[in-house]
Amino acid sequence: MRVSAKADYAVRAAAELAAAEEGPIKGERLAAAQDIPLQFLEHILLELKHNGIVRARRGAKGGYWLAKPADEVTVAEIIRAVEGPIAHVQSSPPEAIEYSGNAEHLQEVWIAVRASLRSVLEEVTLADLVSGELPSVVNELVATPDAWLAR
Amino acid sequence: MRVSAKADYAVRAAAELAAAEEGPIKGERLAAAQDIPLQFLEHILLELKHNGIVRARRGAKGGYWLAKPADEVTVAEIIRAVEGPIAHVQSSPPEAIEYSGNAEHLQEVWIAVRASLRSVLEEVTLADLVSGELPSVVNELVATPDAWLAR
DNA sequence: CGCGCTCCTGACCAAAGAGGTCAGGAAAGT
DNA sequence: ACTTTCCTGACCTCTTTGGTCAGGAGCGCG
Repeated sequence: MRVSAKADYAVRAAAELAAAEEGPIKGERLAAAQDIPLQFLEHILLELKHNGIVRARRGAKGGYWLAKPADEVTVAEIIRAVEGPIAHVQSSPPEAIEYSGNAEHLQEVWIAVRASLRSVLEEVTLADLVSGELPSVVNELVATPDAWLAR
Repeated sequence: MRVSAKADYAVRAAAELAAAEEGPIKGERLAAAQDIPLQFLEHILLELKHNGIVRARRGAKGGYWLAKPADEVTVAEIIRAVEGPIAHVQSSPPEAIEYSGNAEHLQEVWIAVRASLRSVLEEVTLADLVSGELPSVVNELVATPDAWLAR
């Protein structure tokens, strides 16, 4: 139930691309802006490219840019691109698991977990992220009393 | 963003304990009921014991039982006991991370992710799980159109 | 008491994942 | 031709995951 460095880096780099006014941005500049190891970031950007989130050109005026408008790219897509499916249980999707005995209803719990993750991650776009105007579902969650407390 | 086998096993074993009418239940019986490797399960039960979720006695009439009433044990507690904190990012809690530049608002997104996970996992108790009467927040999520679809 | 039952504990193990680094190749621009 | 920048695969170390194995410690019973 944790977010990997890779996913975190990927979203941050994508946010940086979303904020870019014009032209391709060099990997080096992204790495510097978000303090990410360059060579590691290049692998991540390549995965984003293979998943159709980012495009790239090499050479002198080369670099990376978003393949789609920033308000059409969700955080969920980016995480899936680098981490694979969200909220798998034992490496299988929750809808494929069969529970027996007293754990039968556990499947519904995992389905709800995934749905609740999606309700956040599918809603937030890169445009939201850079503008700071997050969807209301996020604002409401962030405003709940204990949201900022460790447990 | 996945649920480990350990967490899944732990919740299932705990559900089995919650459903038990009386007396200590042997590890062997739990393992059989939920089809979990016995020796692995014993390690898990030990962790649950160390976290005050389960109690145990050895010997002829020994076994495991819940340390608290089933309606006071949440799925969140169990997951924390075996997997550690929920929704950490890069091994740190989201409230401790500092983002700069265009990723500044990413912290709020991770906070919202954690809050939304909690809103499910802290609500579901073992009693809910065995009775099948899940909290309304779960039922609503499970009832949404795409909740059962892979993406 | 002795004995079997069951939990308790640490050591170990193989495979995979996390988080990178390194070296070189291939396209784009000038 | 040459520099720049992305592209790709190989490699590396450390930790985690998902277990197994061997033995010890406490409990109950005859």
